[in-house]
Amino acid sequence: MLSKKAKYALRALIALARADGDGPVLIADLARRERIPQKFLELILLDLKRQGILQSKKGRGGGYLLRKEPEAIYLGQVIRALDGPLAPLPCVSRTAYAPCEECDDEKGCGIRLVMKEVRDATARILDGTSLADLIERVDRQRPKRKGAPLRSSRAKTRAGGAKSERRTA
Amino acid sequence: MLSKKAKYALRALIALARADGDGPVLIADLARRERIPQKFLELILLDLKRQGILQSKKGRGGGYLLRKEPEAIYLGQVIRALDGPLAPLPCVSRTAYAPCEECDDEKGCGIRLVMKEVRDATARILDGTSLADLIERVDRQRPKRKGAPLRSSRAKTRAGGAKSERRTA
DNA sequence: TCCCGTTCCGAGTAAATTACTCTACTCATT
DNA sequence: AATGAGTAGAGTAATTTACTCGGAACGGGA
Repeated sequence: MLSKKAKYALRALIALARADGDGPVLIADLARRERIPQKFLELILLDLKRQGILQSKKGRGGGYLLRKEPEAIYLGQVIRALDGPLAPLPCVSRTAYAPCEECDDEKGCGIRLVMKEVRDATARILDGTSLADLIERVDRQRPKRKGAPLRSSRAKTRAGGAKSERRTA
Repeated sequence: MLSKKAKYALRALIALARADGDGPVLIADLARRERIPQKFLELILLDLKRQGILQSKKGRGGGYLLRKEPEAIYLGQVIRALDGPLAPLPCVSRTAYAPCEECDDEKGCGIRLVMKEVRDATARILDGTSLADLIERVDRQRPKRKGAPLRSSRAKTRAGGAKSERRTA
């Protein structure tokens, strides 16, 4: 089961991806717009920052933005960051392997065999889908306008001459 | 994440499948042999019985046995019975659908789209693998003896003339 | 330099879930 | 009727989830 935390994270990231290139987005705006409890969202964004997915800017004119392009942010990484390993059992996790204590011969464990299939299938999907893919798939079937600009508390931010200069620092 | 409950259930079912045709197996023997807390196992077996996967017999000579052949018991059913739906989100569950409250247009939800893929992949695997498949795959790669008979408290039960007459009642 | 807007951090907490245990009951067979 | 089994429901400790609170740290502008 995907936790609310991970779901909120995905929603926030999608919003940030749509606002990509428009400068930092305030936690407060994001929370209001996506109807996510603000304090909870703070935790989540911080996690995502520690994962290298987001970057932040403090003080006036600050907020959060993507650290990488939406094409390079995969759902697997996001969900692992917030919910832990994708694998249904620790003994089939590639990113967080741990032996099951009760199972003595791992090789001969049928449950493990099948769960490994499940893990692989899940990982193939989630590590193969980027934020950009997600957005594209949604927009393709329901081509809505690129959305009124996300930020609202800060009305007159300049959107920067050329789009999306992503600071690498 | 697969719960211990579901894992215990699978282990117990595998053992019962291997003992299929040898008459009822005692909870106590199953618990000891599979190193599962007995009282907990009782709950689990009862669940499986309610699901129509197991049948039981009370009194002396009683115990649990499969209600269907190992070929007809699919992992998906077992796991759903104990851990609930396979789907990572209620809104993509086929067996336990529920709309997400915050998501207004389900059709246009990208998260849902991807999670549906995950659910489908998982279900394809788990609803496509039977107890018999599981056992066969294990035995094929490590062809161990069919195991010393499971029961030990009751030494001299007659194994029934022809194998495996499964009562349909 | 001081203020203010903003993120960052540690702790705390209520509710739900998990992984069990306890006690007693019911039912079948001998 | 005694005994050997499963059946039922309540209870509970530990963990996880989904948050909240209060304030410290930092950055930029006046």
